[in-house]
Amino acid sequence: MTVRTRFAPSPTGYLHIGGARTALFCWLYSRHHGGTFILRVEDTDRERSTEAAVQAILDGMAWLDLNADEGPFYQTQRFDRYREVARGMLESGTAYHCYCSKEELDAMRAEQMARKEKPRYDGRCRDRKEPKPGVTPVIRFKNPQEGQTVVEDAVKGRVVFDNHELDDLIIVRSDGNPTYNFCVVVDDMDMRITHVIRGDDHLNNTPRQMNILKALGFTPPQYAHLPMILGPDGTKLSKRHGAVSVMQYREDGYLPEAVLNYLVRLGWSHGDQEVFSREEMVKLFDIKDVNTSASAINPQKLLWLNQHYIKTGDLKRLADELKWHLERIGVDMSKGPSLEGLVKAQQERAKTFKEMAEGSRFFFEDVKEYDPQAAAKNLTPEVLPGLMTLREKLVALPEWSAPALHDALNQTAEALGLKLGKLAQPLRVAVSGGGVSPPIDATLELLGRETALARMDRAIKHIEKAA
RNA sequence: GCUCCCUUCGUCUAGAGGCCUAGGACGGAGCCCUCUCAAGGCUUAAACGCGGGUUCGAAUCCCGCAGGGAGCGCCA
Repeated sequence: MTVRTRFAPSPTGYLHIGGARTALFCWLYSRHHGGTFILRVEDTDRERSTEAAVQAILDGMAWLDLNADEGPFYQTQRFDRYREVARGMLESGTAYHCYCSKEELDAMRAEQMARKEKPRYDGRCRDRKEPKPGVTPVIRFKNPQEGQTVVEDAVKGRVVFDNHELDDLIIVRSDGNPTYNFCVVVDDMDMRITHVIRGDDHLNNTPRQMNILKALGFTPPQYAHLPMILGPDGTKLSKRHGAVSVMQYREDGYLPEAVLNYLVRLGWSHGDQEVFSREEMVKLFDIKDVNTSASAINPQKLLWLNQHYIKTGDLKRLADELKWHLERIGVDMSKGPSLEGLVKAQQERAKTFKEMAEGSRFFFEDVKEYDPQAAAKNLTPEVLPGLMTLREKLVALPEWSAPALHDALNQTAEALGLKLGKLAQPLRVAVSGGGVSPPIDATLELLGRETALARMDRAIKHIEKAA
């Protein structure tokens, strides 16, 4: 039997980090077993579902490169099928019409709550033979009243529900539209899903779904309920926690491989290993190694992983990503150093591309003003002789390369009896405008002789003017 | 209220009765390296929710309790 998994988001918002983790585990499971990964959009709630949200989810999946083998399928396009199945259940007697009004149901629930009982439909229309005139009925599933339903969950283990805890849920509304739990069941059946991997907020729905499946003469799939992902403070994920949309991570300068690697370690582990390539994840992923308890996201660790992938990534790829971010912050790249050169110079010191892009700015744009603190400390009359001597040296430097610049700097410092820092730091402020940059030799090389000298001149003037 | 799920350093986790003086990772602290920022190297603090059992022996098995979460809709 080929493994078939599905990721089934409802398009009421962007793809958030929890949904992405579920998608990843579904994807990994199917990949690991050489199976099929299906994307299904659960848009039966026409009020809350939007086209934009569908697109946002698709974009998020594409960015993470979690591609579906089948789909996307849309539940709203399958209403005829759901109604057909419901009709069949009516005929076979596993479902029935219910004429209860909303008010009646509310009153019933209120009474039950008052009696400290679990609110549930009491089945009063179960054996009704005649329709109630003037009322369009809903269709309810006739849930078994006796016995137990056992979920053999791949992560939670054996979970037992008494059938009398489950009531007769509505499968088709009075407007003729099917409900969520029913659509899921019909889809999982029709799409021949073998493994349902989803958030554990669905664990309580599972026995109901299994019972409907059984009533349809279908063997339920294997279930695996994943623990929730919480915000950094250990409470439920929400917008309050900052980046909850997967695409927000891209904007914040994260690489998809870092996000994926971070996500895979949330609720799953393989011994002490922390870094996993995509191939390793596929090879090593096993549902048995999935945890049972919820986990909080830890932005620091994501940052660390991101930095790891920036440090070790392919230059060309990283350069493309840097380009995307430079465009975003409005940097004109028509003149200036190569992006690969910039990545190389910064990949050991940038945690995100957002940071790298900001740090790249001065390579493309003139220094308009100096960082006041850095200038006050480094652009002082005392450094003037050093800067001027160095300028002479650099004008005449035969080869404008990092090693040659490195030597020139060291020689000048030595000749003047200065520590390198006394020369390098003022120079850094002069050419970058601030106190932070890649190593000064690499920075100068990237900047080019003309630009570097012009900025030194400007700094020299700045000092003279202040003095 | 009822049903179900969960509980190891701050966080992610290893741990399948003796290998645990509870390991790793992020973060923290300290030191080294150093032209800034980083990176890197070394060192270090930090956890089995509580109470009962079972057993020669429990983080691991059982039972309670407490705390957290989810579900109980003509929402998904």
